[in-house]
Amino acid sequence: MSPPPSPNNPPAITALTEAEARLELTKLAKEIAHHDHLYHGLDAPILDDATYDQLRQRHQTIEQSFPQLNLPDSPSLKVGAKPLSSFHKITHASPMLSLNNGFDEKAISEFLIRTRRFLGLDDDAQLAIFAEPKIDGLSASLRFENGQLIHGATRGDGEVGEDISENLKTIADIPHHLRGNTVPELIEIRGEVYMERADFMTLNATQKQAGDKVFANPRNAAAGALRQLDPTITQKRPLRFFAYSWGVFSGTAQQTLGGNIHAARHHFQQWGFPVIAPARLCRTLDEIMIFYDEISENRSQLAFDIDGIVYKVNEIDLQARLGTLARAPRWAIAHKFAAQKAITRLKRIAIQVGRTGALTPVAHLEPVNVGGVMVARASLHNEDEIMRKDIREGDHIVVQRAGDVIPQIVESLPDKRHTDSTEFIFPHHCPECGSIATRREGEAVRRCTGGLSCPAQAVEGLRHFISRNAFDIEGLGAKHVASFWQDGLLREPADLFHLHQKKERLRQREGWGAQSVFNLLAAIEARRKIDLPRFLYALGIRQFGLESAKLLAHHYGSLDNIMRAMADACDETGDAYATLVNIDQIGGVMAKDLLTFFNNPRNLAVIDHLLQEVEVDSFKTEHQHSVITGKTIVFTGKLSLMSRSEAKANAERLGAKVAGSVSSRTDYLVLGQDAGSKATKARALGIEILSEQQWRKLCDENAI
DNA sequence: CAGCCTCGAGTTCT
DNA sequence: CTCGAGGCTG
Repeated sequence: MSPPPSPNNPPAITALTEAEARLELTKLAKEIAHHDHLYHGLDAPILDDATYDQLRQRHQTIEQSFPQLNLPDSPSLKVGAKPLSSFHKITHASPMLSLNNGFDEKAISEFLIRTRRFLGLDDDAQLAIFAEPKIDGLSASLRFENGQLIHGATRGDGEVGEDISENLKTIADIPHHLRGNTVPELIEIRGEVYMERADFMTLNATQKQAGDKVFANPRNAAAGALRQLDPTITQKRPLRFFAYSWGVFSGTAQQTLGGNIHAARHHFQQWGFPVIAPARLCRTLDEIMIFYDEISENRSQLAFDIDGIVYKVNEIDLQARLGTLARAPRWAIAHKFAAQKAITRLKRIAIQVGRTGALTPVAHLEPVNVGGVMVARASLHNEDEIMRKDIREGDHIVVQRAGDVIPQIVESLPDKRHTDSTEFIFPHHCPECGSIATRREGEAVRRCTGGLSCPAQAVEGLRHFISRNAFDIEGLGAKHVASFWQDGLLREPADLFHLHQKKERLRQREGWGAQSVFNLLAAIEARRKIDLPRFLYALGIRQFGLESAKLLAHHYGSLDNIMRAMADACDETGDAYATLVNIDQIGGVMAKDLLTFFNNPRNLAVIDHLLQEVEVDSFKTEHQHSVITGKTIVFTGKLSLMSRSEAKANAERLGAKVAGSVSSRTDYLVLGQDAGSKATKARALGIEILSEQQWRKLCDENAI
């Protein structure tokens, strides 16, 4: 059914003249900015999400129909002006990890070998592996206390998700009370929200008839349904749920879950959850591969989309021994199916210049649909990649989306090539500033040597400066930074803090209303005080991301200390170099890049100008005074009582320095299992050696 | 010196 | 998300 005509129904876009389109775009942009402000700044939105989305959609459609009207303040350029939803945040009691991926039998075989070795088993020892399909949906975590559903959350970044309890409660597969007589006091159920293919088709047919948005695939449809602020809409969408894992729980793994995945699934079912079928307990690589082949052959007969098979070590106590890495557990791997591919023509290869001067070739493609999304560009990474794959302008190429997200070029199809086709010649000069672009020995990237004189590097540097982990200034997108730079409004970071003197000039710019100027200046003013790690990160020193910036902040405490220490030789000879290299996680390459940065007068001027505008907080280290304050400690071997990072954090909290290698300046060596050369060296140097237990005792005695 | 791990720096599209 | 590089371990 098409909507009845009414004054609210805007004219068809095809009927618009260019002038009308320009007028409406400007009007819509203003309106959207206004609602963004109400929502964001005042936390008082007057539009519901659907209406707001309609505004943005109309804007986008017109923009696409009139690409020549490239208005600078387009809301489509603003990143996250308004969040997609206004759900509350929920911190997961235990993080929701992702999985390592493998694409072939070899990767799976290596996973099994790695796992057995870690557990000290023979390579041919049996190891129970639980295999089940990986549903292409969205993961969710459900917290139950005394059997009652307390809340449910999205995965988010793995640490913090969004509270979508009300939406999850509309899903029939999710019980509000756990059933049966084995219900624990506390458990977080982890599982996948998805839509069956048949339901998805029906939904899309209905949407199309009603003139509503048609979804690209079941996953997107499920995502859209979960994001609804109004649960009655979610309720009308045919969502399903499978339980496949857990977060925190009370009692032991044996009592609560039965000690292994196979048993845990029985508990899930008793409590009222569906679990994924087919699934199988396998004991060897052969059994695993048989299961994989069966599933991939019959993939189309399953009611839902899957993107691979997940293999997990079945026994929970083995999982605990294997532990987790930063992002994924050691005890599981996802065996992914080959990604969807498409063929299209590569129109041309453009060269982009990044913040560090890196010249990155980007393929501009005839837009092509890959797994439901139109792809027009793909990175070619570097010069060697183009050579290796023999990719030329005008070629027909195969494109896929890696991990179903980032487009990448798989191969070129030279058979379809014209006879006059020539190899792509990678430029040896920067396309932006003309400087020579060189490659360091052994490195894959070619870099522009123009430094801050190169407009591209200068602009990218400024973008980095205002990015989320740096000064985090909203309301200034990439295009704006470039045009401000062009017009001389913004040449170096300190200029941001002069913008308030140029309010009139800003307001005269096309697309900048009083409101957007006000918002921008407010965001800038809010950043006149900043913590040390962010400040260091914002400077964009090679090799120093947020993590390494934190290391420096921890070690030196204040910007003053850093600046003073860095006024030193840039090579291995100086004291500063020795101090830096002694910091755990900082090595020779990083130390040199840091010293080089702080000995460049141009960089020092940038910092000097900035410091006239902003105040950098010293780093608050809550050092306890203890017997190890000021001492240098080295850990070696595998620690069994706590993780390495935990041990390190503990030591630092007690005021000790943690170093990576043993030297005459080391005070204590803490010995874990299978320690090697460090212990020998420490004994030779007569350094005091502590067992892990002794170390733990020392920490406890000095505990806060 | 190889293998493992983490981080930084590059990327797309919604 | 992926790649490459840097750092640590043995």
